[in-house]
Amino acid sequence: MQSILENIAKHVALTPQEQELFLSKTETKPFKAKTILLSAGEVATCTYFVNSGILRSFNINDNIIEHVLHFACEGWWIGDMYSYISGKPGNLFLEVLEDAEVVIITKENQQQLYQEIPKLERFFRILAENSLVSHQERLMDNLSLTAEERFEKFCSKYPTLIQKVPQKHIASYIGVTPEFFSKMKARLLKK
Amino acid sequence: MQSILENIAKHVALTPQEQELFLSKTETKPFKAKTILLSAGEVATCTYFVNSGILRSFNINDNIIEHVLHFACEGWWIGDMYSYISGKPGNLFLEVLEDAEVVIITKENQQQLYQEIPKLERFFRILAENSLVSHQERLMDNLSLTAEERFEKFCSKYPTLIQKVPQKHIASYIGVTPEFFSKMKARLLKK
DNA sequence: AAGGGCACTTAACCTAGATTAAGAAATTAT
DNA sequence: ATAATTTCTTAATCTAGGTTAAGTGCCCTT
Repeated sequence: MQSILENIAKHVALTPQEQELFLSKTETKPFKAKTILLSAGEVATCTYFVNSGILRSFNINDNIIEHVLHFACEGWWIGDMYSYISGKPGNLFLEVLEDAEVVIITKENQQQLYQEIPKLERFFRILAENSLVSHQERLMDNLSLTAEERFEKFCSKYPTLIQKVPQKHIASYIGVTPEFFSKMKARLLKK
Repeated sequence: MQSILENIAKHVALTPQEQELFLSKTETKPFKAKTILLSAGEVATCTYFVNSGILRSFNINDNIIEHVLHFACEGWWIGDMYSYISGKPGNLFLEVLEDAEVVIITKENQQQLYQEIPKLERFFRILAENSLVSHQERLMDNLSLTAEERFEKFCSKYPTLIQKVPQKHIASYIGVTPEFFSKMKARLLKK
C-alpha cells in the first residue's frame, strides 16, 4: 500500500517533523462500499486520498443519467475541486465502490498546511498540473476518438479497474450507454 | 489591457521588487495573425500570457482533422501543459488568430522564479486548479449536453469570441463539424 | 480589378451510438 | 437456499450528428 507520505515524496521532500505535522492534520477512515462521501448540492470541505479500495466521482443529469468523472484507487486523490475551491455547492457525488480506507484533509487544515509547509504549495501545484494534463487528453480523446478507441485506451491505462468496477460505470466514463458498451465488447471479443 | 502583474495580483501579492524580478524573467513580443508559436512534435519550452489579440491551441488527427483545445484572449494563459511539464514532444499547435502581444516565460525562468519568489508556486497552483475545474466542466458537458446546449453555453461564457474567430474553430471547440454547426445555427436563428 | 483561395451554407444520404424493451445472469439480502 | 435487486446482454428501431458534394460569398493578394 502506498502511503500518502510516499505520494508526496514523489514531488517534494518533507522533513520528519513536517511529515508528522502533515499527518496530524489528516484523518484516516475506513468506508464500506456504497457509502456516499459527498452529494451534489453540498459544499465540498475536504479532499480525499485513497489508501485502499475504489471511489468514483460522478454527476447526475436531469435526475436520471449518471456521468462518471473519475475513478480513484490506491494512491489517487479525489474530490470535487470546483466546490472545494469555490466554496459553492457542487454537482458531484463521491461514492465508495469497493471497501476503502481514505485519508481526509479538510480545507481549513490544508490552508494551514500551506502556511506551515510552503513546499506543499509546490506539491499540490504539480498534482493539479498533472491532473489538468490528463483531463486535457481525455477531452481531446472524447472529441477525436471512437468509443472503441476510447475503451481500448481506458483498458491500457487502467487495466486493474476493468475487473473491479461494474462495467456500466466504465461505459459512463468513456461516454456511452451500458447497452452500447455491451454490444461493443461482444464485437471486440469476436476479433 | 490587463497586465500580467495585475493577473498575478488577483491571487498573490508581490512586492515592487518581486514584480520587477518577475518581469525581468519574461519577454513580451508582438505576433502577426497566422503565426504558429508551437507545433506538434516540438517540446514546449515556454508558457504564454496574452496581453492582446487571440491565440488558439489545437491538435491534428490523422493529418487531417483539427480539434481546438483552447482559445486565449486578453488576460489568459495558454501553452502545451503536457509537453511543458513532461519535457516530451507535444501534440498541440499554438496559433495566433488575431494580431497579438504575448508575454513569454521560459521553463528555466519559471523554475528560477519559483526559487526566488515561492509565492508564485501558490499563484500557479491556483491557476492550474482553476483550469482543471473548467476542463472538468467541459468534459462533463461533452458527455451530457447536446451540441446545441454546448453552443449556447459557449456563447454565454465567451460572448466576445463568437464575433472574432472563424466559426469553424468554434464548431471544433464544441465538438461538431463545420457543416453541422452551420445547420444548427440556422435552426437556432429560426426560433 | 481580377482572381484565387478560404469560410460558410445547403442538401441528400449515411452511421455510430441512443433508446426501448425484454430476458438472462450475477449479486445481495433475508 | 431463495427471493429480490442489480447488472449485463441482445435485438429492433430511431436520431443526432457525420460525410460528401456542390454552390455562394468574401477577403486577401498582386
